[in-house]
Amino acid sequence: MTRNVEALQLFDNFSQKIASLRHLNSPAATLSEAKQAHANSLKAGLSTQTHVAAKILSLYANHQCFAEADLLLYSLPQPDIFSFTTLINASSKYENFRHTLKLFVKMLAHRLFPDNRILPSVIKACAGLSALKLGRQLHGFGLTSGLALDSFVESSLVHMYIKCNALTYARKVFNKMAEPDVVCGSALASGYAKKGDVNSANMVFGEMEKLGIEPNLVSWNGMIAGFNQSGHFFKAVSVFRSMHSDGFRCDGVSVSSVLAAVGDLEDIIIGIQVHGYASKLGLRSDKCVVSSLVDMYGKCGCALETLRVFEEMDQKDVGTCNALIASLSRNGMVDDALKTFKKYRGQGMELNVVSWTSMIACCSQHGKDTEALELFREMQMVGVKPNSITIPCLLPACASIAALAHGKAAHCFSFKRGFADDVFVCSALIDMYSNCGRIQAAKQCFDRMPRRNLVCWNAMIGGYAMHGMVKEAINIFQLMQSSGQKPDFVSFTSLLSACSQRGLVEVGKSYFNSMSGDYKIEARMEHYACMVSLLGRAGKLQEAYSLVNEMPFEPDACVWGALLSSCRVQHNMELGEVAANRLFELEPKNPGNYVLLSNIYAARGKWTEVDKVRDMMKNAGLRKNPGYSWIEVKNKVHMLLAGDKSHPQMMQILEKLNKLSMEMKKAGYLPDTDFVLQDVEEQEKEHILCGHSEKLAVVFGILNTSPGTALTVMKNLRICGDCHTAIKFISSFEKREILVRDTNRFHHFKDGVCSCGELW
DNA sequence: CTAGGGTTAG
Repeated sequence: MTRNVEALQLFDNFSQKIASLRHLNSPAATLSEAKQAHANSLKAGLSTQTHVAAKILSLYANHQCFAEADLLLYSLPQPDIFSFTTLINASSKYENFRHTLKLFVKMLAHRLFPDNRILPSVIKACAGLSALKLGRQLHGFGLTSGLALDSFVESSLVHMYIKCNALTYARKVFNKMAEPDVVCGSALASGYAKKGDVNSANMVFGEMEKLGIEPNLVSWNGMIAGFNQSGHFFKAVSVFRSMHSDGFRCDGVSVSSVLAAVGDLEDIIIGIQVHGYASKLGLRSDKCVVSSLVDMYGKCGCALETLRVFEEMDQKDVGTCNALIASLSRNGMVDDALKTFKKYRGQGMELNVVSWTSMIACCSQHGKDTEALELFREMQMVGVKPNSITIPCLLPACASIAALAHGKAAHCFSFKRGFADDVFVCSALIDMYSNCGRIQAAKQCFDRMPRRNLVCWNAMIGGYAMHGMVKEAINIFQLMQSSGQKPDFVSFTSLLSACSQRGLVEVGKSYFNSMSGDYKIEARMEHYACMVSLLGRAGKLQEAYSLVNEMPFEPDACVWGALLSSCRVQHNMELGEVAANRLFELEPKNPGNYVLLSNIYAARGKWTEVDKVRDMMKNAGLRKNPGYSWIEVKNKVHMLLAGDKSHPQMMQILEKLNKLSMEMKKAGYLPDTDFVLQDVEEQEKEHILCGHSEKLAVVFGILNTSPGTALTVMKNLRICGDCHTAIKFISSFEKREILVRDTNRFHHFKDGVCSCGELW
């Protein structure tokens, strides 16, 4: 009797234990159920039983709880291949590639050997980490270990080799396959397409047909996506067409890829057709399709259509929002982009790196520099990690307001995150450092780059050009060619502008001629503008004017502006009038043109003409320009400097200056004429008269307190390296409590000055 | 249990 009771109790206990583990067999178990099962198995003393442990591990793996899984795995006295397989496959599936490899090494340490069921995941991890060496080792192991590699392993090998840019190896794997299948063939074909090898991609597709392998939906989609990613947009569209004519019904994947290509082709007609087709197929709720539709319309300049497509979607998704922000930004609708961003942020949408990066890019591309910096700070505060794309979006904002400290911080950040060698990051860093007056730091970035593309070389040439270091610019230009990189029109623009700054007429001319002669690069507007400036500044105004007349296309405001500036330097009234009159037609609302002409008149003592220009400005509706009154001051100051101080009109001028000063005070511009005049006298007279507009700008910048002008002045100061004036400039801000309302901006100015101070 | 295809930021 007692024995029966005992037996019953034992049985009862046992069934309870089994019952407590019931979740193990339910693949849909929640995480807490999995943990419960684990706890129960520990209590029951069953946790180290191989089959129980394997079950729990698989539950953890499905919930991506790799830390918990590891603890359990390592607690097993003798983990088996199934436990490892479960975890390795799961961690690879969820792209936890480093973890995958770690587990794999652990597995080998337990003297467990990999088989066909585990190799694909490990090889996929190699692909994800671009670990070609390890991938090849695994391939070698597979071939020598006596395993008959199956098509799963082979297709993962093809994929891995393509990811690692080893296309010949990928091809070899495919060629040696006993039974080539559709998965491997498609992987290879789309790999070639992704790398831009159109012929090989088509060839593999053809071979598949010969081998009797019917391409499926994934094969077609791989081709479309591949061609889109390698920039063969037209090819992507034509594959989409042949897919259709082959009677294949496309899906959301095909449509989103082809729409991306259509957007880059800016072919709105095809775009509308695909849009209609997608609607007919009922793909309106496919997030990627809607995103690429929004993007496509944005690239085609149809901002309204973009909004319509977006609004039609019932459930807004982050990706779609991102596409909308980019689309609005592309069409110059900065405020709407910001509004969208804020709206969905306020609604609690989980914004990701792309959202933040798009918004930062939008701000820095449209002159909202401090906003870009602020967004960068905020994104980190809310825990979104910037990536290697965020940095090059942010850096132009740092460069534009000389926020060297922020730029340096972004540089350090890139180091920490391991993308300081990225070509995009480096080019932007070179640009930022050059802009902040740190040409040496720019050069250091450039020197330590492991790989360079055209943009990097151009950034460095541009940096030297900006600093007037023509010898160095030419040196880089030559290095670039000996490294096998062909220059483009941007390289020549920088070279020509450097020559123009240094007055190297002959060198500049020879580059201009060899550009079209030797390099077969057609001269663009900016090249002509540089040449006009080069000739004009050197006093060859007639030659410059002939060049303008001989241009193969209609000169734009930049070209005429270069001529007018040269005329101002040379005090050439006649040609100056010609250029100015063209400019008044082309850009009647640009006050700079009027200022330049009146400067020429002032330097020649033609005061009636100066007044006429002033009237023209009034007629052009430029009266309300905040800097307007200062033009008067500017001209008189110029006159003071140009003429001798016993000028008969001197008393009148001073009187007028004082009167203007009063007017400005009334208007709230806080001018200080005495300060200005003193400052001007301290400057080297000939520098100002020889057209060093930068220094002049400094002086006039002190007068004009509008933030816009102040920004320009700061930029010029940095480029001149005139620390002395910079500090004076900034202290005058502080002294006169200018811009105190805009404290952010103010601090960035200070930052700019610090960078000047450190350098000079 | 394991392999091939998607959009949005430079």
